[in-house]
Amino acid sequence: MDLFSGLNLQQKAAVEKVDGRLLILAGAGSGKTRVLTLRMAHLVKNYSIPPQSILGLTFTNKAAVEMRRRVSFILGAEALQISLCTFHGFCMQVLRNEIHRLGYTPQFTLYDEKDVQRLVTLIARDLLEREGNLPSLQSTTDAITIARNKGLKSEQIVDTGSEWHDQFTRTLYQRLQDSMRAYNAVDFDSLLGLTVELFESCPDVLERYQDRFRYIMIDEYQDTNPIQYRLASMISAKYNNLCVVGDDDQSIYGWRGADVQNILDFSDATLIKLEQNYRSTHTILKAANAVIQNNKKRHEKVLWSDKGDGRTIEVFTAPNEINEAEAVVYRINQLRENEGLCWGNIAILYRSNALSRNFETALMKYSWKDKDEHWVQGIPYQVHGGVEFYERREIKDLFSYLRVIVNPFDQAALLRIINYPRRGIGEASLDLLTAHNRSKKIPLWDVINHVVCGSSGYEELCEKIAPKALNGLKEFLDIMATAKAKFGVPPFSETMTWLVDRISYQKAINEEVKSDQMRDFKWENVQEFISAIADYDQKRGGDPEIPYTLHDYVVSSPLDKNWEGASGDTGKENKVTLMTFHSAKGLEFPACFLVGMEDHIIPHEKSLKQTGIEEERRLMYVAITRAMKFLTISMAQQRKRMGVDSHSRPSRFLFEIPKEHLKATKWSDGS
DNA sequence: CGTCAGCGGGTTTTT
DNA sequence: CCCGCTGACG
Repeated sequence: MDLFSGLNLQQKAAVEKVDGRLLILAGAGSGKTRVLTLRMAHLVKNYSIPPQSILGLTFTNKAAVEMRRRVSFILGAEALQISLCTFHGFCMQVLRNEIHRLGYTPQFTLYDEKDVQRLVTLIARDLLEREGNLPSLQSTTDAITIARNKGLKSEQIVDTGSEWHDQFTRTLYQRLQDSMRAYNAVDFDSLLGLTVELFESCPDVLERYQDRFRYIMIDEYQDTNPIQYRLASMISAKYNNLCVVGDDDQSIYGWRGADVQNILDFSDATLIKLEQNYRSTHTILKAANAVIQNNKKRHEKVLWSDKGDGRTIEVFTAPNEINEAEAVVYRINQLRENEGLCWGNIAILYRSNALSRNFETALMKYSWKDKDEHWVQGIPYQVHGGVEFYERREIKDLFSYLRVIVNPFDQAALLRIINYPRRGIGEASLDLLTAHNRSKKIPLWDVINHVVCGSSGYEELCEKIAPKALNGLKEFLDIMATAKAKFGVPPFSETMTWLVDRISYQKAINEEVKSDQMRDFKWENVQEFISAIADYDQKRGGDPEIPYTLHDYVVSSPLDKNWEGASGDTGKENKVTLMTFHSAKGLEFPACFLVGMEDHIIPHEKSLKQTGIEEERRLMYVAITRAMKFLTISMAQQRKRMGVDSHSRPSRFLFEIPKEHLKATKWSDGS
C-alpha cells in the first residue's frame, strides 16, 4: 500500500520526518489526524519500529478512539500494540503500576469533580470554623485547579485577590492534597501531577518509560497545559523523538490552564505548516478567517481550499428559544429532503450544555415522512455530554460501594453510602465518628471497625453512640466484608446484582421517589449500571493480557465514559448530533447549526473575565470550521435565563463575518 | 433518627 | 428553573 498517495507536499514531509522534534501547525480541516495516523503507520511499516514503542497522546477519548480506528484501517491488528490514549488515561496506567512509590497504596480510587468540590467545602468550613453556607468557593476552586494544572505547589499560588484570600487558597490547596493522600484517592488533576512527581523522584521508573516509548506524538498540542508539557518533555527527553500537532487558533482550554504559549514556544524543532483545508467551502472558510483575524495573539496563517464557494451562510432570529429550536429542526428536515443529507450528517452545536433541552424537545416532537412515505414521529438524535451516566445519583451510590470495597479509606464514598440505604446511622453518630477520625488522625473506616469490635480505648465512644446506630454500623461492615469476598472473584456483574439486593436498593428508591416515572427511570439506571459491569466482564474476561480486577474497573471506567462515537460520516448510527462547541473540536459535519448565537452566551460573559475575548473568538472559529457545506446560525430575541425571561442581542462575533457571506432569512418553523 | 419545606445559589466549556 | 443543603419538627 502506498501510504503517501493523495498527500500534499507539506503533509508528505510531516509523515516522512521520523526522528527528532517536529512541530506541525495544522489549520482547521487540514488533515492532521490523517497525517498523524499515516506517520504512525509509516514508522511501523517502513522503519520497522515496533508498534508498542509508539505513544500517541490525545486530549479526549473521542480523538484517541478515532485515531485508533484509522491506524487500524492501515495496519490491522498491529495497531492495537500502539499506545493511544488521553493524557489522563496514560497517567492512570502508569500510576496503577507505580503509585506505591508515592505513599499511596495500589488500591487507590478516583474522585470526580463533585467529590473534590465537597471535600473543599468541608475543609473550608473547618478552616473558617463555620457552619452552614459559605461564600461561593468557585473562584477558590478554580484557582486551585489552575495551579494544579500548571504544576504549581501550594505556596506558589498568587491569585488576583487579596493577600488574605491567597493565603486561604494556599492553605486549602495544601489541606486538599493531604486529605486526598489520607483517603488514598486521586482526581483528574492530581493524576497528572502525581505522574510528574513520580518521574521526578524516581529516575529509574522514568527511564523505563523513556525506553519503552521511543516515539511520541501529541495531538491538539495547543490545549496542553504546563504539567502535560512537562510530562511529555520528560518521557521524550532521552530519545528526543517528539512530534506535536496543533493549531494556536483552536486553543480553547485556557480555563483549565492550557497555555497557547506551549505551541508558540516549541523550540529546536522542524516546523511544518499545513494550510490547505480539505473540509469546508470557500464561504465557510472566509467567514471563519474573517472572525479569527480580529485576534492579536496568533500566528498568521493562510488557510485556503479548492472547494467552490458553496452555499451562503443562513442566519435567522426567532422570537424565543422554543421557536428557535423548532425552526432549526424544520430546517434539518429540509436538508434531508432537499439536499440528500441523512440525520447523521447534521449537528446542532451550542456554547453550553444547558441549551440542548429545547432542541431535544423539538426533535422528539417533529413528524417527518420516511422514504416509503410513512409518517414518523421524532427525529433520531444523540446528545453528547450533559449529565453523565456516572454522575447520576443511583450510579454514584452504587459505584461508591465499589469504591469503598476497593479502597476503604475513600472517605467521600464511605460517607455517601454508610447510611444509604438507611440503616439508622444518623448525623449525631456520624459526627462523633468523624470528630474522632479528625482529632486522632485515624481513618474513618478504622474508627468504625474499632467501635464495632469494641477495641480497647473505644469504650467511651461506643457508649455515646445510639444502639440503633451501632447496629447499623455492624450491619454495614458485614455487608462490606461479604461483598469484598464475593468481588474477589469475577464476574462482577453477578455480585453487583447480589449487592443491590442485599442493601435493598430498590426499596430505597421506592420509598424515596414519588413519581412512578422517575422511579422506573432510576431503576432502569441501576439495571444499566449492572449491564455496564457485565460489558466490562465480557471485555476483560476474554483477554488475559489486561488486568481484570474490581480495582481496574473502578479506576478506569470514569475515565472513558465519554466517547460514544460521534462524527459526521464515520458514525454508524444515523442520528442528529447535539454537542457543545468544545466537544465538537476535531469533528466535522456536512451541515452545522450554530445556535444561541447571542451576546452573553458567546462570548460568554463569565469567560470574558476569566480567559478573555480572544479565547471566545477562537471558540467561535472552532464552531464555524466544523461545517463542510451547510452552515446555519440562529438566535432568539427572548430567552429564559434561570427561569426568567430576558432579552438577547446578537453575538458581537456575528458582525465580524462579512455581509456577503450571510443570508438573513425570515424565522420560520414550517407550520 | 427521619422527613419535609423553604431557601439560597448556580449554568461555560472537559478529563 | 432545578438542585442541594439547612434547620425545624415529628
